[in-house]
Amino acid sequence: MKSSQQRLDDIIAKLRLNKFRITPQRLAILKVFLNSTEHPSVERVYKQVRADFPTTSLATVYKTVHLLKEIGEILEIGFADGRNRYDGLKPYPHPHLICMKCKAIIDPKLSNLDHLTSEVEQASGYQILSHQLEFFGICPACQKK
Amino acid sequence: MKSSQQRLDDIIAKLRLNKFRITPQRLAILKVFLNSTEHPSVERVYKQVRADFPTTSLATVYKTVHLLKEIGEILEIGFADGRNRYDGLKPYPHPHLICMKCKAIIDPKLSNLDHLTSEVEQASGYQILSHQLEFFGICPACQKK
DNA sequence: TCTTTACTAAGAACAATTATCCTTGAACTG
DNA sequence: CAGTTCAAGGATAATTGTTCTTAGTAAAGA
Ligand SMILES: [Mn+2]
Ligand SMILES: [Mn+2]
Ligand SMILES: [Zn+2]
Ligand SMILES: [Zn+2]
Repeated sequence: MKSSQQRLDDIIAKLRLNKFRITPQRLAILKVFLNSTEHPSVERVYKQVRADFPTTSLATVYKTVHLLKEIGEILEIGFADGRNRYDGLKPYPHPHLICMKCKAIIDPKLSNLDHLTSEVEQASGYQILSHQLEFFGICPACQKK
Repeated sequence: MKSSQQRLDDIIAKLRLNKFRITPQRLAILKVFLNSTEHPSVERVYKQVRADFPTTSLATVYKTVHLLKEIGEILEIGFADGRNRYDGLKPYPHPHLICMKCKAIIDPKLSNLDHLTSEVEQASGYQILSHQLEFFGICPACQKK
């Protein structure tokens, strides 16, 4: 498991390589992603960054999220109701488990799904590029209420 | 396999039972869903209904979609970009295969996923109520271009 | 018939995201 | 270290899919 610091350095190197500027705002946003296990929303990231950089605009967060998505360093978990969430720790397709009450999102342990993908690919003739799997339910904490 | 007509009658009975009125608009919208294998969008349904009822408003379609979702007779396939699609033929969770170019959506044949659900339920302590699984790729027709 | 309630059409409101436009500052040059 | 340049940031308007509100209509019930 790569350290958070190492990961940060790698992404910075990748940004430099692609001629993207390393700005304080980008660094701040990036750090939020690399230190969040809770799959934060844009709004969440914005609030956190504002704590250190009070002038940061929401548009900048959106732009940076877009950039990080583009270079494959964060994963977008898209929801129909427009409350997208992001995973900066595992930026590749993997299942998610969502509490319908408190909106907590965790990564469930689950056996690999590659066989499913190839099963579908074989049967359909589609060339499959990615997938998204979400389970919706009630978390243990919310069940108690 | 229940006939489309039988299904329509059943849903009408269910609506009546729950004191919802059977209006021409609702019937028209319902029929579009029961005769579409292509997972239509709200906009698509709207256009189709307008052909027979030119004064129908988009809001009515949204409301009817909401109602049919509520009573469990259509399945919403939610997308983050706000282009939701619906399945009136199989109104229960099942995988979908989406072409990223032409946006075609089909139901891939795929072995049952219940074991996955219980695997996650066991390991996490969450009570799982539903799930959503999508594969994104390029359909055979679009691959040729 | 009179009353009550559900429903529809139209358009306003809403909320997340994107575009615009001007200003700023990161990175490169010498 | 300047000086230069153009990508990036800040502020805010526009967009877009969806939901809400309102006022009018039609059906059901007394
Ligand atoms: Mn995750
Ligand atoms: Mn389907
Ligand atoms: Zn919860
Ligand atoms: Zn296609």
